[in-house]
Amino acid sequence: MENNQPVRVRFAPSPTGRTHLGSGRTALYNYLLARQTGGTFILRIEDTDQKRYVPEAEQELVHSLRWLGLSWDEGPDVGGPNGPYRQSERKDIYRQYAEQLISLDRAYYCFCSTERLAEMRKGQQVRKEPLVYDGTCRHLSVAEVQRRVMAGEPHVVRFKTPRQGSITVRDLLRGEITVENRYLDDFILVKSDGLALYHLAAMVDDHLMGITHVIRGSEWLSTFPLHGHIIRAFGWTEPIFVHLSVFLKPSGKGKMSKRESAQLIQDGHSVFLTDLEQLGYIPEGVANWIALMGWSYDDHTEYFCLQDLVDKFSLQKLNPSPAAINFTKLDYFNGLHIRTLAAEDLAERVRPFFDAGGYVVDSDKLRQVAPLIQPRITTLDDALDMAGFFFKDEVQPNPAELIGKKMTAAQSAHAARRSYDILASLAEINVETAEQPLRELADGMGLNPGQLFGILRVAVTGQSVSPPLFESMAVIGKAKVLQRIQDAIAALDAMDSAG
RNA sequence: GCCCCCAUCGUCUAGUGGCCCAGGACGCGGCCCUCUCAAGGCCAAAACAGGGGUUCGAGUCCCCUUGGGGGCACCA
Repeated sequence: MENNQPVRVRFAPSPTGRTHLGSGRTALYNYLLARQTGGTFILRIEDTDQKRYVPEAEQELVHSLRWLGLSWDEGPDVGGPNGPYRQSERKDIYRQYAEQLISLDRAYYCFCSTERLAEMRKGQQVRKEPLVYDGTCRHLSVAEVQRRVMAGEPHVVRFKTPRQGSITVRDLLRGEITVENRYLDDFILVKSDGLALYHLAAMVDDHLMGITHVIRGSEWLSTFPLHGHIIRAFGWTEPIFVHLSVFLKPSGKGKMSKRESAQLIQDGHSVFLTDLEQLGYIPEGVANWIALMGWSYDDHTEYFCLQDLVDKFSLQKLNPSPAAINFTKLDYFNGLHIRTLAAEDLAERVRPFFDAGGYVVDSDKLRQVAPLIQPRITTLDDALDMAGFFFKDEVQPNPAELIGKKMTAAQSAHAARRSYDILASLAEINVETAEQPLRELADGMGLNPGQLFGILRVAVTGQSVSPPLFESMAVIGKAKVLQRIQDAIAALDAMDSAG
């Protein structure tokens, strides 16, 4: 809010795997800042590494971001004036800028083999030196370079990092970061296959696309000084850099490993956005949750819809320290947002889960059920356990559960019969018609309402935990309710005679 | 090993020298409500990593230690 200048920001993932919570948050923050300032949000695909390229990754990414509710103004799927938006399609652009750096004497050709490089590092390792390129190809004559390139010798282009002095770059959250140049490598800018590496490609694109704020993960902090060198070598104006904290595993000890990520889904959680969707988390809940991991709002508000976040987001309130993922808080936020949904909306969202569970659901009935389950579920998926019985023809109660608390099977059967007679006499069963007479019945029989209602609950819903009894009966309908009570009486009688 | 970053309740965090014997949220415990389960309401327990400075005064500034994280690739 304090920054009302329209920003140009970008989310620039590499399509190498599944879309993670951390990516979701980075994308979200970029989006929020763009929308808040009336700026531009660009999606750029950083696919310069063909070895790690996963074809489905970009689709999953786009799906997940859209699911979260984000939209972008420029990108590979929507186009825009700064395209192409896939780096693999911008190869010639990078080559051109690499050559410019060479002519500026800020980059050079390097012919060292990967074997020689590995050997070099081994030596540096034992001598406890920084693992940086030793500069062998730094001072090759123009003639020699030309000869070897012509001869078709494999080569890369390296940045000529100054050997003396230091560089100071500025991160919005951390302030100035100064590093001595001797610890910085002569990073490779262009690989031997002619494709640029991130360091060059991202800086060139950010410049060409007019990016004003680079909001990215803190894994880039260590190469940040190099990026500063590249930008300054070209004489470009520097965008504002914001490095977001990393997510730690729930224990707070370390980052989530692949194996641990896979393990998570066993208990209904995941760090992958598409998994969360399938698990029954809703985008409002997930967005609220990740927004608050590393960002806060001063008045202690924690409940935010996407538009609230757009209005209230602020770079200044970002927190640079790593944050442990807290799934119980996700459950809380998800439940919170489910409860604020309109009943019809909830019904619609829950429907695919019933479909997937093999239920045949009637739309009208589902709309009636929605408000009943709304305060009782934390994920959409929970609806099946809570309300599946509404959509079954028959219900199979556990016979033992049909017996009322501190009662015998015979007593329970008797109570069920008396209840049956009352309910059968009603024109229609609902809270208004049924509750009062059944309470009186319980009272007359010397039972707690809980004892009687418990028997009926298990009989009618087939489960000991359910939405409120009479509301449930109203949805199920008189005929089915009576049938189920009759079945329960039979089961109780059978238990009684069995001893 | 080398470089960089971070450090308040179990977790997410508020806190930018006095308003803090540290506030909120999740979770946990208790109570209320209640036909079950939830939801909701109320109450409680729970933290400034350690050591040095600076200052009249430090969670807040500086240094060291410790701990945690990231990076050290022809990955991003």
